[in-house]
Amino acid sequence: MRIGELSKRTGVATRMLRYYEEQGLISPRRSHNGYRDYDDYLVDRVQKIRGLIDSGIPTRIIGNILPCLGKPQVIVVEDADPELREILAEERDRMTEKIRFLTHNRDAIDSYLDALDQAMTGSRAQAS
Amino acid sequence: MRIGELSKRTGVATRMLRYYEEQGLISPRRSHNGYRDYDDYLVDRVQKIRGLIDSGIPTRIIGNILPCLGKPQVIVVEDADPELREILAEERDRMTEKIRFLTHNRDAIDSYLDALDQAMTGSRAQAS
DNA sequence: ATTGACCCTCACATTAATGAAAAGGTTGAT
DNA sequence: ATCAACCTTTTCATTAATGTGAGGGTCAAT
Repeated sequence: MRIGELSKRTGVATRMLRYYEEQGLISPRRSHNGYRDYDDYLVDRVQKIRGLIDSGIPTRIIGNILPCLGKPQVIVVEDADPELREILAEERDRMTEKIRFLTHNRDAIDSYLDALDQAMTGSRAQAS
Repeated sequence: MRIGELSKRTGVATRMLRYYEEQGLISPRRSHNGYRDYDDYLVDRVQKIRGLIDSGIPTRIIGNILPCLGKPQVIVVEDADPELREILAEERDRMTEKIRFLTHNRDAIDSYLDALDQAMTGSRAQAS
């Protein structure tokens, strides 16, 4: 498919799709005319990329993470770059930290909201 | 304490401490000479700010979140700004989404690492 | 009173992720 | 063959979070 359709299907602006390509995250083929030609599986990948970016993972790191996600892992396992393993393990740990942190603070916000709601129970009020 | 010490204690660059101030996230007193003078409790707050920023929450939003974190919540409950409640609820939901996503992908990376390790079990190898 | 380690403000530079517009080629339907 | 809709590349702009340096006070110790 071409960039416009991929954009519609993923909700990611064409500008960004080109940007991800520039960052080496996706490499669509080109048709005779020069138009980018995307495979179907890239819909999925682009959505993953978006999610990772929205989670605060920089593109530079996403490049390393992508090969691990939802693929027949046996294929890639052979490389076993000594450094890459380290990078991945570190990133995993960073993510775990982030998760811990986010969970903690999300819960704090949540109970604050509960407190708010309870505080105005006197005035017969709403829910989340 | 002065900015240098706060920086050392939190691991956050002085430049950033001034930036957070500019963004209205902290408001240290000034001593006679004009030096910023930070209370002890700000060590904690600064660390929270860092964590939130590292989690991809923009400072603009952190300002709203801060009052909910680890404080005697009764104090703030009175305001009950109708819009603020919405903002907070939305942010909480965004955070929940982020947590879900991060967890999912962290697990993917993790099992990829497991696969890597198993793949080189033949060559007598390491752990995470 | 000078030195060194702090602090101040101001301001310009940089990086990542985007937005946006200019100038032009491709395609498909009429 | 022309028009609209889509594609291309290039370039410049913007925002958030930072780095960095200039130019200059403060202060404690020597």
